[in-house]
Amino acid sequence: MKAPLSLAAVFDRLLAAYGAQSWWPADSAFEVMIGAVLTQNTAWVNVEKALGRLRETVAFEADAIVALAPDVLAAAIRPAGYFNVKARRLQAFCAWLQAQGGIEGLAGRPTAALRTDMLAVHGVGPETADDMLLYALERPVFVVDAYTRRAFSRLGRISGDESYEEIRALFEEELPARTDLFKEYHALIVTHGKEVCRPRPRCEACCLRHDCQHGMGG
DNA sequence: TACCAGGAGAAAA
DNA sequence: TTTTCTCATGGT
Repeated sequence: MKAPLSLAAVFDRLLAAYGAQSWWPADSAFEVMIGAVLTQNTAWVNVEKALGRLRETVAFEADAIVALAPDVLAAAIRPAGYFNVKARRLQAFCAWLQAQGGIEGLAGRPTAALRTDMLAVHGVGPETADDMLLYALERPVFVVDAYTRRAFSRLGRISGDESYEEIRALFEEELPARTDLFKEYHALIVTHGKEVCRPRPRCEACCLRHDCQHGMGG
């Protein structure tokens, strides 16, 4: 049995297979943050619909979203699913952002302390916080998601039942702490995951679940 | 029809 | 402390 690939080697293979993804698909840091909440357990195509409706409903800024009636906000983001839950989460996050003095107010704050504060906000869990830190605030934090866990479990780098923080630590310790690398790596993992790493029968011929190492191995 | 998607919080055990 | 349940639309 071959030794598991290094994380750097996996990145090289993903990049060769899919090319640069240049994420996050958003026009501003604030949009990244809103999208990070809306995409929780939700396909991105539905998030885009919700973002479009939200723009038509309210000024795309924290103050306006906080001031919006919860049911109006929920109706606007309906296509993203869990709309009542996410409306409450968006308002909690925007209120927190206001209290920080907006995105500008976050600049210069140590990443670890900022992350701890973000995790205390209702609706901001580790993946959402790390999405925001990496893609909106340019901090070298590795984002772990279901695709990461699934793919690297298949590759033998993790067992699959590690905690979020354990997997994040693995990537951050083995890779150089470069924001551009972490951005691209996570994007490639998601791209790969969407294409061939889904736990669905249609992927059987080309899926890590069945020893296919498309884009990563062989 | 059934399953899944770039999770997180609350409730139950 | 750990596990299970709930939230929900839209595409395949």
